[in-house]
Amino acid sequence: MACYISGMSEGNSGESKPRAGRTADGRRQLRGALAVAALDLFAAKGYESTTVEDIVAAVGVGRRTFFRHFRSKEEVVFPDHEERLAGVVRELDDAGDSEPPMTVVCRTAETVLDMYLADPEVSLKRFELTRQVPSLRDREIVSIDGYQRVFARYLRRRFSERADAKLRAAVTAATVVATHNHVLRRWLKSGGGFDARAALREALHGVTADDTRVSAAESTADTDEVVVGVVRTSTSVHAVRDRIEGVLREMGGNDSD
Amino acid sequence: MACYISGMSEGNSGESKPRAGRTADGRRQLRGALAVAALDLFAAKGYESTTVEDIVAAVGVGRRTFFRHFRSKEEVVFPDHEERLAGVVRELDDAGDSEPPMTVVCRTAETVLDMYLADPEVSLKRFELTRQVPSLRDREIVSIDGYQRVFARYLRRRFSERADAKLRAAVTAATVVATHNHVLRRWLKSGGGFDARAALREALHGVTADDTRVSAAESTADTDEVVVGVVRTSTSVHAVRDRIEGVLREMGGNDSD
DNA sequence: ATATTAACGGCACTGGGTGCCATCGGCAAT
DNA sequence: ATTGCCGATGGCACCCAGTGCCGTTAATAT
Repeated sequence: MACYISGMSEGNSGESKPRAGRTADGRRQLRGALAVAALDLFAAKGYESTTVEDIVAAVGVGRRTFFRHFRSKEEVVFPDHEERLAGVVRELDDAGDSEPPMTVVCRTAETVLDMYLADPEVSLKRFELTRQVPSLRDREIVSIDGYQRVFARYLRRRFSERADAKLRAAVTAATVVATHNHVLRRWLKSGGGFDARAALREALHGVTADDTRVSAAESTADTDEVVVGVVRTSTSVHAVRDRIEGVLREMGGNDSD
Repeated sequence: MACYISGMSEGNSGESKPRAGRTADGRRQLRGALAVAALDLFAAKGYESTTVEDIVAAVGVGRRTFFRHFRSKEEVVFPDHEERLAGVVRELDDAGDSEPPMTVVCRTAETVLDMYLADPEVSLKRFELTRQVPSLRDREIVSIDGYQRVFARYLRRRFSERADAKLRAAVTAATVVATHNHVLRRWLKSGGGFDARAALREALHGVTADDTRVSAAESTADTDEVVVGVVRTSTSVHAVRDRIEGVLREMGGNDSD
């Protein structure tokens, strides 16, 4: 009784659409088709004005099927968020404790950025949507918070020796995520017009210098060495930071772990 | 035809309820009654299982009236969020440029904390709800992001002279908000068992030391003074920070603005 | 006493999201 | 090729949040 090709109200694909079978691969294809049709309709007539009915009509499936592929209408805008977050968790779990925690987190932040950079068109589309639709904006804020929580959880474990581990972990995660978002937003606003990866790396370098410096100083806290610093106040903060890091590196070579 | 006192399915208030009139004061009372009834029902039978129908039945008003007082079912859990956010904006706008930006932001963060501390029972109820109900948790994340945005906007203005004003503002706002949340959550989890204000002040002092230090150093960047620091690496970071701040204060007294 | 106005009640309606069941297509076992 | 299993689908009924509309009511002004 069903008419799979009947309406075809949107002219996106005129060919057969032979029901795609019931295979797992067909399922992924259908999911993708739904996402594409949804984004097209959102761009054409707005998010709120587009009903799920419209989307499934464009693809030629039943309304119920949509909610078997996406838990909500909003989720179709962030189709792979769960997998991405799971990937970040995996990357953090796989990172051994040999690397400094900040290094791991900063690298993972670059991984997250790469996810956006991998498909600029989709990212830009999403950016436009999230800027205009309040509910989608909220959804993105929540998903970003998900990354921040994961980072904080990892750092809590790595900082567990310190007395203020939880606070430091929360603050550091917030710092890294805020930096990532700043670079990403700047990149999106510019229409993808610069090297976001390098920008993030540099920004993280500047922003997290305090944390690395403090943790490095504390890591040598049992040697009772004396550090003497002499700087002109006209010296740039970056130069001071670099010099301090150099000193700490030397100390590390002469002395401790 | 309506029966205002009829059902009284919940036994929260047995008295007359004389329709409360149509005055503005009566409106606020009704809003409060709806919020109380809603929180009671949420605690009794869960958030999802409680319909707006249930809430208005408990109070004895029409369903339509609920949505005249609250834009959504979720908003009844955070009834005064908009006013609070507006108050924060006002406090930031009213703060003159004479004070250092970090001082203003930290003080405002304490103001936000005070809002939670002002009514511990309600805050604890909300905390339980937001921990158990995903949609409410999301809502709270979004509202927290609202504070962060406001802080960042203020700091962007105050940092406008610096080259990396936007990034620094975003990171600092994220830091302050994360610290606030950490203290607040610890306070809520402990059931309100310690002086959250003092804890926040101390935590902010430790966390934002880097920023104040850096900004202080940059503010004297035109005097070309020489700063000499001598510390044992066994010295606690807090002691180092306090000492540095002392030195900077002395310099400020001898020299510049 | 009457007009005004702000709030309320009820009703119908939209639309997201879910539970249920019949059905169909692929796939393996026979 | 036949049979049976199973995952994916379609369609239906249903719940509920949220909105537009209109008539009504009560406090207030004149």
